[in-house]
Amino acid sequence: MDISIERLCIENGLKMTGPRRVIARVLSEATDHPDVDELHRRATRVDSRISLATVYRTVRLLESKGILSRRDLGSRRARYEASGDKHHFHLVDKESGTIVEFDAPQAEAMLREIAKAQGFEVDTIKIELFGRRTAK
Amino acid sequence: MDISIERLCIENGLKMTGPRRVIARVLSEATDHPDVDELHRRATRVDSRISLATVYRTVRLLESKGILSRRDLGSRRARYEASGDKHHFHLVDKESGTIVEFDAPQAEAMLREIAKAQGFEVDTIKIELFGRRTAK
DNA sequence: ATACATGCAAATCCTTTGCTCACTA
DNA sequence: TAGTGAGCAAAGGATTTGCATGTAT
Repeated sequence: MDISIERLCIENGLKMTGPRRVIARVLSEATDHPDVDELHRRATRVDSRISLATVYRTVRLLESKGILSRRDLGSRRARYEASGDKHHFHLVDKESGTIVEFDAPQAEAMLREIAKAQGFEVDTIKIELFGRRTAK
Repeated sequence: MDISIERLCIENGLKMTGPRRVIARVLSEATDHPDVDELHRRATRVDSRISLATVYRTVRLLESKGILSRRDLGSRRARYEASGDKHHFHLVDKESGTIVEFDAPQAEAMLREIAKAQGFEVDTIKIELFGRRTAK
């Protein structure tokens, strides 16, 4: 439904080709953190001719434009999410692999302070917690 | 000077072979976050017969024993540091690639609280800040 | 029309593994 | 000596790239 990634592409002056539009939409619709293979799977459901190489090239391009963020989250494959998403941090259940997102504005502010004291201007903060569910 | 990694290996019942001892010492002496290639380079300075495969096997083994921690820090290659090191978080200068370590006990405590509220018991926290030097 | 994107297959990079021989406990 | 560990080379998985062709602007 949401076509914000596609819009961001246009705002960044990117040529909107068929494959790119499909990939942008797949990304906009994702509520999880798909890896490139999974993005390719979803994209080829819409247009089976889209190649894996194109998906790789597209996520790299969008990352360079700041539209997407790459996450590592333990596994060997890179995962992607829209940079504009609200919840930036991740809680990874080591047993099931489930990823819960959360915010921590206060912790974030503290970290920025620490960085500033070291003479750094921070543009990206990555926070990942790994553990296991106890309750619930 | 410090041989603590070697000691931890022994405490974990690991057989101390020549190559393993060299690698353990290289790790103990490292104050940075070497990748496997760099560890291999340092180890072969001591004993040129040590193979890259052995370095890979050793870091994996030590990670499984909890002696080492793997870090991703943006680049494609995994980096390692002793788990016992004081400073757990990283500030990465995107321009130079320099990594500064820091602590943030309060932020850490906050994050643990958030996780607990979600029913998680956290065992690892990764915090990485990416940015660039402004002053200094 | 021009510059850029795509598909395909081959190449690359990092890491793991199979096998045989060597060594530690 | 029994059981691992090591070295080498080959395999593997993820990602990138060269090249000829297609396409958006």
